[in-house]
Amino acid sequence: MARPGGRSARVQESVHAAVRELVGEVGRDALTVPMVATRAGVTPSTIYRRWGDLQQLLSDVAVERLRPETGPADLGSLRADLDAWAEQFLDEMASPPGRAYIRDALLGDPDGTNAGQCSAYAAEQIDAVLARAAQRGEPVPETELLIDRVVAPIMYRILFRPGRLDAAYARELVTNAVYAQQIEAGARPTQAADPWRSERKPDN
Amino acid sequence: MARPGGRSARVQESVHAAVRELVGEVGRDALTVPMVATRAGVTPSTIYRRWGDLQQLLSDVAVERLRPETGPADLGSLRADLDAWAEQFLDEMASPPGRAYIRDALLGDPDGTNAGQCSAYAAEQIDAVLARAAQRGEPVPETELLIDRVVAPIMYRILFRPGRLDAAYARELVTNAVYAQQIEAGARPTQAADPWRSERKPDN
DNA sequence: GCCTAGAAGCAACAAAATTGCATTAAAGTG
DNA sequence: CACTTTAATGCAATTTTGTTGCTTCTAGGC
Repeated sequence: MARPGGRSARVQESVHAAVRELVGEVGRDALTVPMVATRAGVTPSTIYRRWGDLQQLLSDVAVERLRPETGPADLGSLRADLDAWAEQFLDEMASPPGRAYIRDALLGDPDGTNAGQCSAYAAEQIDAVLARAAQRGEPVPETELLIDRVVAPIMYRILFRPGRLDAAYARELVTNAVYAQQIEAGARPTQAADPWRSERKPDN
Repeated sequence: MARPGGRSARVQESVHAAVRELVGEVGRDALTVPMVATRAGVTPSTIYRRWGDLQQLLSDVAVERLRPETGPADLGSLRADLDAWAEQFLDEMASPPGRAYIRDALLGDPDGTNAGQCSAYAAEQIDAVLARAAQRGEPVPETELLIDRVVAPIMYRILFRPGRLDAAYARELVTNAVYAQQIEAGARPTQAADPWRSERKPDN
């Protein structure tokens, strides 16, 4: 956007607000561009020119809502921080509105920019947790490992499998990722007895 | 579909064929329902009534093309079979047409049926590999573990991260999953030295 | 305080989606 | 095998959405 201030900004905010309101009122499926335009006090052509179509507009709104509002909590240890973060992540993403936002973000995203942004949000949060743990002197796994082992399975299930997901599953994934990291560090952990066995089937 | 034979079946096949042809000729973005209807020798209202809109029609076609045409190859060992399957899976899914089909399948899928079908295809293939290995007497990991460790990371990267993916990454994921399974079986493997360390960043 | 150019408004137009009604042809029934 | 039933399609009129050329407005640069 070459002109981020003033009227353009007001229009953008007004349109986004209209989308959020109308999604709540009439539902996503009944949403149309003219409807959004009317509510936002804007002509439809403005929306078509700026966003292209409804999907890209929804994608825009979705990415904004998927941005984490706060940094991950500091609970004093890597394991506790990761557990808490993963649980919250799963909670938010697996909730009906979360699922809808994820779908919308992927949907109207020809070049993958918005999807990449979502991934970046998760990576930033994980990085923050890991950086804190490193500063405490704890051995830390790589961000990529956590994305592959924790984020990816959660997102895969949300997108491709109908079943429910609960906090226990998130903790399990974290356990396995941390376990892997401990092996990498050379110490076979003794506390967690056989975390592998319990990678569970979805409930459906 | 309460009436799967005769004319309905012909219309469905004709419409699917029209979509496949036209996607190749004019590209997915230029595709419209009336265009498909004309090519298929059908009135647009038929398509609207049966599929709802273009997205759901594309989703239908995409799922059909994502169905594996052949069972996984038998190369004589679990590891070889999994490697080969994962490489092929990644290849097909990460290719431009594969990515397009995945997106389409997810896109026009209000209730998640089509996405679930995609997941089921992968699970079936993995099950076949595992069943064969079990019959050979090899210790086998659970299907769920392989989905979380191999399928999910691949799909996550395809959907959310722009970078390239290559066969080596697929093998790495298999290595880690099998390694996990070996630990579960009680034998700390000696061959694979530290597979964890190499979980790599995408190229982008 | 002027220019300039990107962004929005407006209106006419083109294309698409929706819908009621008539028609066709699978599938069920005796 | 005729007959009935009814889902599915065809057709056409209508509504709604999407597109485009042109004008007007206004934020940002001088």
